[in-house]
Amino acid sequence: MFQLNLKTGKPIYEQIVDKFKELIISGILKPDEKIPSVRDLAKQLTINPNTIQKAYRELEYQGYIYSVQGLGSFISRPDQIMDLNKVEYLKKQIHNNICELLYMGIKPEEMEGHIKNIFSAWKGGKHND
Amino acid sequence: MFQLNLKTGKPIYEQIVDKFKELIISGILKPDEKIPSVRDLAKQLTINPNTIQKAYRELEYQGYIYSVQGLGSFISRPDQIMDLNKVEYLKKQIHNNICELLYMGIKPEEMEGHIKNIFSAWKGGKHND
DNA sequence: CGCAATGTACTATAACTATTAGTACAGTTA
DNA sequence: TAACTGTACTAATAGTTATAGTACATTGCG
Repeated sequence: MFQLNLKTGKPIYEQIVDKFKELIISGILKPDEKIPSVRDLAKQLTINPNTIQKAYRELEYQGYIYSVQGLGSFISRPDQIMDLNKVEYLKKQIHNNICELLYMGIKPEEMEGHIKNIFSAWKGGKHND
Repeated sequence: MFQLNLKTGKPIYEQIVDKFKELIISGILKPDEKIPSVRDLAKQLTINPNTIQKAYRELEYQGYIYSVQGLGSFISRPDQIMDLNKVEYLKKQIHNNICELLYMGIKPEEMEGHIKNIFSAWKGGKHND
């Protein structure tokens, strides 16, 4: 399903959370789609099932997936994720990152071009399938 | 100088690094300006000097400050920070955060408005003093 | 029903990290 | 010299991460 980088120092379960978030946000994984069972993914990545469980618990807490005993874990609908604190946090992150690049000397025109690309990629993405 | 949040789970030294980066990027701290000594800031924040030292070491490694034995630590010039890997990393972060907000249902127009504000705040900021 | 697959919860252990504490040394300024 | 600065260690404690193992409840299927 994806690769892990064990050298980065970043906890494995966080890497798994991030990878799933990317797959969900990019529209590759769609609402109500089933994701691998805790034991399957652990076998696939040759890591401990508890680590996957921790990642899935975090994803469920953040609203990205939901789990049903005996059935499995599934992608949530986008409106389950919405959270005002999170919106503010993400906006601040965007602000900080853009300002950091500008401070480092990136030209504002280059920055604006990059952002335009993000929006146009979004509009042409897998969300509207 | 600033406040710490000891409950957040985020390491103290990382919070200090982030705060300084904010102050530097926003133009509040200017190149060659002196920042508090390791011992002073530790006293001020009532934490251990080693924690400050770790933060300063990280800031120096990232190119935000430079330290001189016997003299103190000072803000670097912006061109000391530039690093291609870092630029790519920040661009990816911006991409991920924007896509996450769009996926959550934020209207693209609202998002574009928010980003416009970032740019205009930058142009009117303390960098051109 | 019986069985296998699923998620979930818990304990225990080892390795690593973060923080504090203390000491020591080297360079700079007055 | 004295007082300040950064820097480099060691040690101890607390918390986090990852692995290992066990157990239980729910679901779907033959």
